[in-house]
Amino acid sequence: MLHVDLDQFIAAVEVLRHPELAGRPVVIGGRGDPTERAVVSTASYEARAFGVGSGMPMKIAARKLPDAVFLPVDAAAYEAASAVVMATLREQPGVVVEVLGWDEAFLGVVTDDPESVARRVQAAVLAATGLHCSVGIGDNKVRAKIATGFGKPAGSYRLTADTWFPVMGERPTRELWGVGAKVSARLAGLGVRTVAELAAHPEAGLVAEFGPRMGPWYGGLGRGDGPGVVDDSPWVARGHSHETTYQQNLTTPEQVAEAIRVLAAAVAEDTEAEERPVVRLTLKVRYAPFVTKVYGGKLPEPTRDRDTVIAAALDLAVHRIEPGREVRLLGVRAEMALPTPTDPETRTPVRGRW
DNA sequence: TCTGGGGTCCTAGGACCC
DNA sequence: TCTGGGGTCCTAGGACCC
Repeated sequence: MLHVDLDQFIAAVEVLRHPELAGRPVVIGGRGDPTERAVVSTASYEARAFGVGSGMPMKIAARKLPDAVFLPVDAAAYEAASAVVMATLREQPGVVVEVLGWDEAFLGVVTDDPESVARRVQAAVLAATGLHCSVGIGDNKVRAKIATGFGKPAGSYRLTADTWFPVMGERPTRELWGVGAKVSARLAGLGVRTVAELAAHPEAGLVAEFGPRMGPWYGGLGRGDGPGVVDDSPWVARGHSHETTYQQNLTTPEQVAEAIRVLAAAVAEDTEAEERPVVRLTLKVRYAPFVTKVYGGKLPEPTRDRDTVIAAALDLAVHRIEPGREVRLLGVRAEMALPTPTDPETRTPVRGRW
């Protein structure tokens, strides 16, 4: 299978419509104002060379690169570009396409020459959109996904069971897809630092540390194990959320209530579009840097009514948000009932964590 | 130095039931 | 005084990804 990943996707879309920015450091984030509370969504390769990257506060980016071009996030533009990319992938003969995000997809294809397929895909995407992509080739999703990193930019790389340990064995566990800073630190506590060490570690030890599901999963990651089937069944969202970081903290109950109304209405609009009832609501509140609380609750009964959703969110806010504290970020999330399967043979197309 | 917004899934622990 | 075992449901929190 193939993993296709667009190179510096958001920055590339911006350069396409602002050709004069080609070759310049471009940083996209928030409203495009580097003095505001916001973080970098994507930086162009020219900006990354100066240490600016995704997730970095815009203020820090501006300090490192005061002369960079700062642009606001334009989600609609990226969605439109993404739709053309995915349509182009689906046009390739004999492929099954599983979309992972705006700029990523797995392609299932039976072929003796995956490198040729990769070149065809890259040429087709470039012709249709003007965007470059990198391609990972692997015998499962984990290997294909990791392979893509070795193919960047605009190239391809193949990683299989035969080459897994020579290529990945001595690398830190942090480079595995699904192993972040926390898990790699906990693994180090077990004496596991490299991919090969993870592969060789007794499963019982991983289960004791990470639980009955995650333990075996991490052990498998060390060996490059992963699902071997690309699944193109339609995406079914579990829920929808909206959150906002306020440039000035909210200080009064009235300000909080108004913000909740805005966020809950946006969430209700999302769920209405899916025609599925809301079963659970969650409020996320950041009172100060690093102090984030989540308050949740099941609704008395599932509802599709937006006023009921808004009222429930306000109710949570009144009862749970700590009075007298400044609120820096608010989020409202609604979880929806899964659609009922109509055909017991085909089941509801629901894609989980594999 | 200052930390977005949109998602997914897993784990732990309490409440409750038989 | 010492106190089962198994199961489900629920909430809060954690971790990861793009």
